[in-house]
Amino acid sequence: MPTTDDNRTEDGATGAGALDARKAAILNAVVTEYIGSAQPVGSQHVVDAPGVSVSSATVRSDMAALERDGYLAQPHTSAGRIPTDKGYRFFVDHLGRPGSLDPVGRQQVRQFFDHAHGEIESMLERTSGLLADLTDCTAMVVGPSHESAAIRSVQLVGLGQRLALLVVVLADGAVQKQSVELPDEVDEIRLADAASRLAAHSLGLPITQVGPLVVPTGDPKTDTVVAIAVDALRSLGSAEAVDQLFVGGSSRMAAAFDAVDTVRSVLGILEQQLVVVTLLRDILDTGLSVAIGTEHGVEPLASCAIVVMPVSVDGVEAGTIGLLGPTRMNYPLALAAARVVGDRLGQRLSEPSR
Amino acid sequence: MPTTDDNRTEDGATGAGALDARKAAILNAVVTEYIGSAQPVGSQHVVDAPGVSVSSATVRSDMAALERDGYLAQPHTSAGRIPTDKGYRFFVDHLGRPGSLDPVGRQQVRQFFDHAHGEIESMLERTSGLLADLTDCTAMVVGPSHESAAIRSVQLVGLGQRLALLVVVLADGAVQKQSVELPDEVDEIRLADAASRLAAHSLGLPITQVGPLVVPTGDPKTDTVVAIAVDALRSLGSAEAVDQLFVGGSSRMAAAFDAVDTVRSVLGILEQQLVVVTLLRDILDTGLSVAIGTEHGVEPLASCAIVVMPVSVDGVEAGTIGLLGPTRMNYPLALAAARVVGDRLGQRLSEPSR
DNA sequence: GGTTGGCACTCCACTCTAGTGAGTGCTGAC
DNA sequence: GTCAGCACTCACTAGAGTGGAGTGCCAACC
Repeated sequence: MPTTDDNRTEDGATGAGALDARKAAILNAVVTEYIGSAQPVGSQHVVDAPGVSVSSATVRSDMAALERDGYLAQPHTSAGRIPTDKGYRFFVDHLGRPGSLDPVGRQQVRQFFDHAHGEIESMLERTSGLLADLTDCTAMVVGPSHESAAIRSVQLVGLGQRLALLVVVLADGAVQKQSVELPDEVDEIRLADAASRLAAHSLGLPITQVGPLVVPTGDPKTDTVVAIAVDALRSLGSAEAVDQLFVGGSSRMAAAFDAVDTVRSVLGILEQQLVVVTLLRDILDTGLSVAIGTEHGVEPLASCAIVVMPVSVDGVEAGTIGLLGPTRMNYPLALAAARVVGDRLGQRLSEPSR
Repeated sequence: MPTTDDNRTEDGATGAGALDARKAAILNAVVTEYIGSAQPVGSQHVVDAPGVSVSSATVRSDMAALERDGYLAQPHTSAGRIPTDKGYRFFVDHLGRPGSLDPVGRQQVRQFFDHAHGEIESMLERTSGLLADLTDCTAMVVGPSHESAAIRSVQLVGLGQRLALLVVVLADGAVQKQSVELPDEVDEIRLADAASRLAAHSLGLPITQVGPLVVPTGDPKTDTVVAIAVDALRSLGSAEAVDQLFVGGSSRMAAAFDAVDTVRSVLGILEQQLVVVTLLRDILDTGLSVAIGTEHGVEPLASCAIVVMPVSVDGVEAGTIGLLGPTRMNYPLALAAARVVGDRLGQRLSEPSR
């Protein structure tokens, strides 16, 4: 750029994205204070920050440079500086010490997992509440995908004249069901017979890999039932097998913004399970753990940041944790909370005894 | 009250809660316009309303009387009138024609239920979205209670070394599960054996009425498994058997209020499943179908109104629909939508084929 | 007696005008 | 490169003035 006089301190110096030590300190101070106060930060507020032992005039000149380089912005002339998305990005990547939960929070987490009980779904639900409490953000928890879990049990339960329920238990403890309509009244014996044939065909396979069944057994009535049940089973695996999403603390979004419109559109996004799950997956796939502002493509969330953390059980990825807040969210805290809770959750899910 | 000169038009005249025909028309006009505009309504805006063929001066005098009687309020002197909770109440009870969905909405409902598919949970979830779309309110749908549904099937599926899953299928198609920890490794045969003893003990009973099992069969190992499983089964019935709640369109609350605080506290309530379910139940139990302002006891919802509608399947109550909006919500529309959707949902759930 | 037009009054919402203060950019000296 | 000093900018606030929507009251009317 021609406006930048002689880029004496910028990128080229010590490597890509590097910043003068003092400029980094100033940026750090601005971001930190802005996260706390949500007010534009002036040069005077920064002089006492560690690593910045210069006068406010010098700070001002550095801030001007930081603004030229896109790390800071001014809401208007003669106002303090606000971090840009790029500024937050630098903060997250190079500044902001690892961060850890405060003792109170750690205590909360410990207590939560010590007393955690119930089935996985309700635990994930409550986990989202815990995360929201810890971080004051909206928390999203995506449950483990059952795509690769093997079928442990298949059962057909008669419910009425011509209605039966297909109940499938997977190795990871998930239960899926699908009601099936039968062409004729079918007695329990035949139903059990069909179920055992179904089991022989599908037991041990992941639900997505159950193939169509062709070989008939002679009894046409049983064959029909089996055929219908196989179809139902396969439809379970193929269709909208969207991972389950739990959103906690969505009310915190209302506190984060004072523009009601923003709140509305953000909440609107949160209502769309598919969008949220895809979004979290996309962010993870790009290898990020934080997406700031417009870095993810979802336009209504432009003033938000998202922290994601995979949850792994015995080494394999089994879910995702997401934290949604304004771009001026407390990144170190959010990252620490996501990490701690993610780890503990992974441990918990891998314990045989729950 | 001494201020009321001679209560010539009030309650006493034609029965409890009755209002002069013209006053009723005026109240009607004020409520209707305020619902639309959210602005205080002046006397001039009312003179053209049907049933009010008098001058604005007369309207003013009537409005003053309505205010004395608590139906209207003024934000400040020299401002128009706003309905009070009592005013809304009168509107809902005596004014506001039955109301019906517009053709577009009716079409939407028809289409929705024609294409409705999938299991009950996902259908209820999507129903909440439909209701929110129709009414621009936040919709709450409480699924049928499984308290009285008889157990159709009980199964124990081994999951790991010492872990099994208890899977219970109820007559209404609901599936509940509970993982159980076993003291020892137990083979499939013994597990099946235990399950069949469990079935003999509980089949046909509602889950809440399964009693403790005492009679031993001689084989101590199987006995232990059965005992553990019975406990698990009973805990399923007793504990937090909270009806499932689906909330749709919570983002609409953000549009309804311009005070972010209100939005926040209302959303906070919506996050508490138990509170919401209890609230809806309480309102139904008092025989109301609309609760306005402080009529229900939940303080953070003081500026909200709730429309409730039971959903009955084959005559028995099987769920609840709730609509939450600001007190100035469109009551006729909300009531109509809740009724129509409730009816169709009830029908849908009673059809054997889904 | 209820209804009405007229009138004085109220008070919000808006505009305009300083005045204030936090903050900036620039400059010349060290 | 750093810094003190200085002029400048501009949001924010308070106060005054104004317009308008709306009211309450009253005397007159049917």
